[in-house]
Amino acid sequence: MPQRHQHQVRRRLRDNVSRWTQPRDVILDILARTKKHLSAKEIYDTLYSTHPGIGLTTVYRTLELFHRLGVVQKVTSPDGQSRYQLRSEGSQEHHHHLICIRCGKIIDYQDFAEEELKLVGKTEQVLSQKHNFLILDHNIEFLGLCEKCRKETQKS
Amino acid sequence: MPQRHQHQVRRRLRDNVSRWTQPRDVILDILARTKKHLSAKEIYDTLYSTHPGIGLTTVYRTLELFHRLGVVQKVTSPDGQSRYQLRSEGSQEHHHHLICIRCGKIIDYQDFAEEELKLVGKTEQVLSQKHNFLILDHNIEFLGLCEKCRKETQKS
DNA sequence: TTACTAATGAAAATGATTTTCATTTTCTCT
DNA sequence: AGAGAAAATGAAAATCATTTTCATTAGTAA
Repeated sequence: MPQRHQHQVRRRLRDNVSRWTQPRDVILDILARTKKHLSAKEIYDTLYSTHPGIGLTTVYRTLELFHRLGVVQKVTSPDGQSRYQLRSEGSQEHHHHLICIRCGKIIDYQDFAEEELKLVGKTEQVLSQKHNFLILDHNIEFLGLCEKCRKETQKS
Repeated sequence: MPQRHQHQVRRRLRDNVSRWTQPRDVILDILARTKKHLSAKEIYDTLYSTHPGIGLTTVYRTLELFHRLGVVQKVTSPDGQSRYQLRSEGSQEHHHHLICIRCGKIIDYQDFAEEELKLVGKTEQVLSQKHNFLILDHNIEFLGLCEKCRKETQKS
């Protein structure tokens, strides 16, 4: 993620939060430095080497905050944890996921964006009216086994 | 769900399982009597009045079994529980979900099946090769607030 | 009916997330 | 810069869904 964008995000967060704190800054930094979807625990582990004072509770609270402010995307994985990823710049990078049902690994993809957008737009409009449902987000996900887990499943 | 179909499903299960037991029969019956997605706890509560002897553990084990045999669809809801639904007859009833992020309620829809199928088929083929991923299932879901939760959110 | 062993149920364990509450830190106002 | 108010934090306990353990029960094939 370009530095510029991280600064934009930080500014946006500071403006919508009553206090900007060190934990928030550190967590944002970690999210900005990766393209992966990280679990709260993974972020905590990364943090721990440089900032052992920051607690797991704060990681959870901060992720929830960022998510509430729309800065972070939250994915509920079938392996029982939530994973978080900073939203990228602009809407052109909208993407979806391949999720491994065994280890929880998430792979992003953004093929077929055009076709998808058409289908989703139409669907969203019809469904929100038909079911009186306020649609805030959508996911397209493919579930299965990643390369590594496929091999390990064969062994056992 | 028509009786006929429930019998087909039961036969299919019996053939793939070493013993057919009362808990399995009762749980299948509950699943067959509803169109909703039920959580393990909800199924247990339903069971409890008529079969207080059946434990929650068995409900979990049975649902996992049915899911492994492809008879039950499992949805991981953002409210932290999994919900289960008997797959309906034939593939023509393939559907997707509107999920309430507040109460976990799941609404099925099956509009745009044709267009979706085209998109998903193409996507699946490309992705499984590109990422060396064994794709077993896919979900399209819209996340938001159901009518009830939308009202309650306004209050607070 | 009997014997084998899969399936069950109760209780304990696990693991992710949330809550509680006393303490610390940020930020605003002097 | 300093003081005070309130937000934010961290540690520990609580919660809650799900899984594991293990002694007991109950399908089923002979």
